Amino acid sequence: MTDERTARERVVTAADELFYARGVRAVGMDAVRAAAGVPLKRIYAMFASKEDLLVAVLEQRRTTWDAGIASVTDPAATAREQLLAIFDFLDDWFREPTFRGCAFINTYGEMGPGSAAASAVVREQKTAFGEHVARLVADAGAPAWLAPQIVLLAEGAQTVAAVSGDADAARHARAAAETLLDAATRTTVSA
Amino acid sequence: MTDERTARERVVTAADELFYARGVRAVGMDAVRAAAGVPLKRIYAMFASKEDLLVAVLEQRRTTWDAGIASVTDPAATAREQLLAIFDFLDDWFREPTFRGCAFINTYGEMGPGSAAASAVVREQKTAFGEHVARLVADAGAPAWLAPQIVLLAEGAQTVAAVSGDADAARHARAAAETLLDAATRTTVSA
DNA sequence: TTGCGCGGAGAACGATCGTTCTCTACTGTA
DNA sequence: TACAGTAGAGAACGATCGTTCTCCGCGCAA
Repeated sequence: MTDERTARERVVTAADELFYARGVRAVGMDAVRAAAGVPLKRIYAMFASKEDLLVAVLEQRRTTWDAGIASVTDPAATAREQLLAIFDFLDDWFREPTFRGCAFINTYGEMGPGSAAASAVVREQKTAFGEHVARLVADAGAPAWLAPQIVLLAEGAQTVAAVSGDADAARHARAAAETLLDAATRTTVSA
Repeated sequence: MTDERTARERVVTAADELFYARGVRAVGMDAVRAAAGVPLKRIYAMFASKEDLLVAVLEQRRTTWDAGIASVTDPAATAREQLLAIFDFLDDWFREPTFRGCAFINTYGEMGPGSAAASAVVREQKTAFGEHVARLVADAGAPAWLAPQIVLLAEGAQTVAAVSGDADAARHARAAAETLLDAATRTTVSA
């Protein structure tokens, strides 16, 4: 048990990179073993199955995403700036050379009803993000119905950036979010 | 060659339903054969490989999508109503029991760089939709930068509806689109 | 030094896949 | 009726996958 924790981390990180780059079903467990440098026997001692490993990968990505979002929204002064900072975060992400869309959406599309466990983690991530946005919208004094609209822009930006390879999607989304924020905070009417 | 054309249609339609419901890699060619009622030998006489069949499936879905969008936007009186009709179309679609997200996005996420041919069809579909929206935006007398924002809402709605199972995504997107249209047509400034 | 137990490398196994091949039965013609 | 050609049903093939098993070598107690 020399590096029990780091071995697990190496496996999850290697699997994450491979799954994200090539798709889950396209990656064999032997490729994970080679990339992580951890023998198959140990991998199967940590994870009961490939699906278990996939769940661990998604959960790690969830905490990484939450931390990334927090790191960019927390320092912003106002709730409005915090909301818009989300799109700056997306902009940076879209420009990374390894960007290939939202891993949760990709996994959901590929596994779909084939893996209930994976779908559950994906759904959790999306609802958590929605709640975070809803909190920021409330802090900004905007009506609650603005939150799902902002979420739509964020999700759409990820899709468009992935499929069309258009990194400007984040800027378009940010501009739209500003317009929606302006319209929602100018007059606080109920829909 | 009794029903050459209908045999091909049966194969493509059966493959489409299976691929969409379960994911491409999760469906074997034998399942397509069973669902279409067309022997494997004939399938491979029409399509050189499974990837070829996938491309045919995506192309059929593309024309179906185009026709569906046109059927709902064409009758609308004004360009503004045509744009908003897109979201009514999505609303109907999201409520179909077989809805499982955008097949193009799902396929892109699953195949990714693994199938260049499929990715190309997906990209074509998305750019064609973007151009259609851009045309309607121009007809509405709105500035060009509104178009990618509307597209973002449409794509985001499909993602959210699929992952969260929230069919109201289309209504939120429509409301946001109305706000953006109002803001863009009120004053025609350049960004 | 001599056993002993554990962990790693990789073979093995059963299943499934995409694709091809074989064999059988049928249709149309003399 | 006899025959040629085609098309369908399903077996077969090679590859790959997830998962398990075997065997070898190394570190440690007496």
